[in-house]
Amino acid sequence: MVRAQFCKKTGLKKGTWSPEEDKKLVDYINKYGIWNWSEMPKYAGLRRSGKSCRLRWMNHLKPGIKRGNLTRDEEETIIKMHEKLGKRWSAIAAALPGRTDNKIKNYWHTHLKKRQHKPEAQLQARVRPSIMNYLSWTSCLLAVLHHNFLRAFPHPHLSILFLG
DNA sequence: AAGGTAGGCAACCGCGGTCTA
DNA sequence: CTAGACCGCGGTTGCCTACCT
Repeated sequence: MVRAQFCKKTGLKKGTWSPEEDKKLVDYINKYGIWNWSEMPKYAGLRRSGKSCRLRWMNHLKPGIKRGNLTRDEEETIIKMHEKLGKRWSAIAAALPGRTDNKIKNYWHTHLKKRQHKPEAQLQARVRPSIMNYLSWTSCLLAVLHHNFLRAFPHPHLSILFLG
């Protein structure tokens, strides 16, 4: 099956983004900022949906997006957080600066899924955060911050600040 | 060299939450 | 309070490419 290049209803373009489209979107956002994803493509001269533009920006064009493979550390963080949070990719991505939820999701499905032994983790998908989920999320985030802080400032006395 | 296949990843889709008039 | 618009998230699809036969 071939993915349609244009939506018949709306006439909007679909599929892979060209370098020209990327440039138009980046130039527009650099100039005017993000104000309304639905309206922006029209003014930026793009025949794309707002959703498509947002996705492209968030996953590829936004400054600070890291390219290339995930490091060992990042991989471990994903595994740990997935154990705690399940498939809350955006929450996991928040702990990995420069990595997007889409990237992490893809990475999980292609590399890490095989290693998973706990099927109950899958049951957490789409579950709204309860108090316990929230507490476990914050404790996990603190653990990641702690880890990164100690790597940046490897002084024995500083670690005391984090130990309760 | 050519065709088949599987893995990796970009992008789309639909749903639910939030905001605003 | 309610309805519609917008946004963000997770699931899924399909293209591309490297590898195998």
